[in-house]
Amino acid sequence: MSHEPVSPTAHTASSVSDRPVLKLNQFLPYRLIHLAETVSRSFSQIYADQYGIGIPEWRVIATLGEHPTMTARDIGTATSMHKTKVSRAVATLESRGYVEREKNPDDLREQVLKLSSQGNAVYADLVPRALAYSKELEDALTEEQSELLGDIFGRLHDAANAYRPD
Amino acid sequence: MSHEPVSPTAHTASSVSDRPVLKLNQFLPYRLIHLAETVSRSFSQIYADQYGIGIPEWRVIATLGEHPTMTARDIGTATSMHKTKVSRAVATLESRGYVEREKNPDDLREQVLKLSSQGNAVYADLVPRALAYSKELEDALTEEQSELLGDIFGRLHDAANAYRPD
DNA sequence: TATTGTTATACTCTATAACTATA
DNA sequence: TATAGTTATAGAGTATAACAATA
Repeated sequence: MSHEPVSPTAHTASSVSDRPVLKLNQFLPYRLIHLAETVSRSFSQIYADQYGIGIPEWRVIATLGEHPTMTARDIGTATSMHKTKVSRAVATLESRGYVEREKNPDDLREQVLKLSSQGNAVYADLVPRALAYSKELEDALTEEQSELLGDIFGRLHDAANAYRPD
Repeated sequence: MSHEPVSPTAHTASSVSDRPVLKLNQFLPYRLIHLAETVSRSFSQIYADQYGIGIPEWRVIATLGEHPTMTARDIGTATSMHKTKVSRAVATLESRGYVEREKNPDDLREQVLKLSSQGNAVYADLVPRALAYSKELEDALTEEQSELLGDIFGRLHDAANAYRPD
């Protein structure tokens, strides 16, 4: 199952009726979105049960692990999350004791965020498991496929962003 | 931007500290989920404003367009949607006049669903635009990438489904 | 006036379970 | 007892705008 080609054959112009047909399970956007739902669900097992956090919180932890001090605005830029989503994720993480905040003396509107020592421990626990998860997905691909994947994602992302309806 | 490799280089074991680092914007699950969010948002422009429906409703229309008579259960199987989600999508579509239902005389628990003539008109309007959208994404890829995509999705989907945390 | 970040509001979506009716 | 489908409930997530503080 499921190893069918995407849209080159996703439609078949019937020679009998002119009714256009779209085969949903070979249709690129459907397959992509459905795949992402499946990955999101299985990946969240890594952090959801154990730490009681969701995707936005995981992204904040991952971003602060990579760039140890950032403002909420920086995190929004880095993760494409809206400032309200970042604000709530940070509030959740602070209430769990994983993130600390400190006003920037040079601009009191801003606060510098960083992982607490507990947050660093969570990061240290999560990263190897996250990488192992990702590796399991990649290992399902051929070497050729694996090498192309980053470029494919980049091109699809740019194309989706560029799309404007007729 | 954004044409970076995925996880082969998504982590770098620092030689200075042993702190593992995960680069979020090169991390496969993040890139996949983020891409799908972008595609989902741009693709939904095709049907959301004009017909006031969401993804579940679009999937029901696409499924009934492909297989003209199905039960709600069949649609759930075909689209991996829970029966409550199918039930509500069908109710929405019926209230809009796009779907008709009829009890199956051989098993009165079931109802046979089909697109109304108005629903068929919506389908006929949406399918070419959906295919054009998909083509725009594919055209951003090289021929080699485009040919591999279906197999890649299938392999990733199977791997994500098979994943069990340690 | 513009920006950082929070809060309020209303809305959508989702998951679960409980339910009806049929088998 | 099991299945098709609906409804209830509560919780999670989302978008928008309004807001306070600061620049």
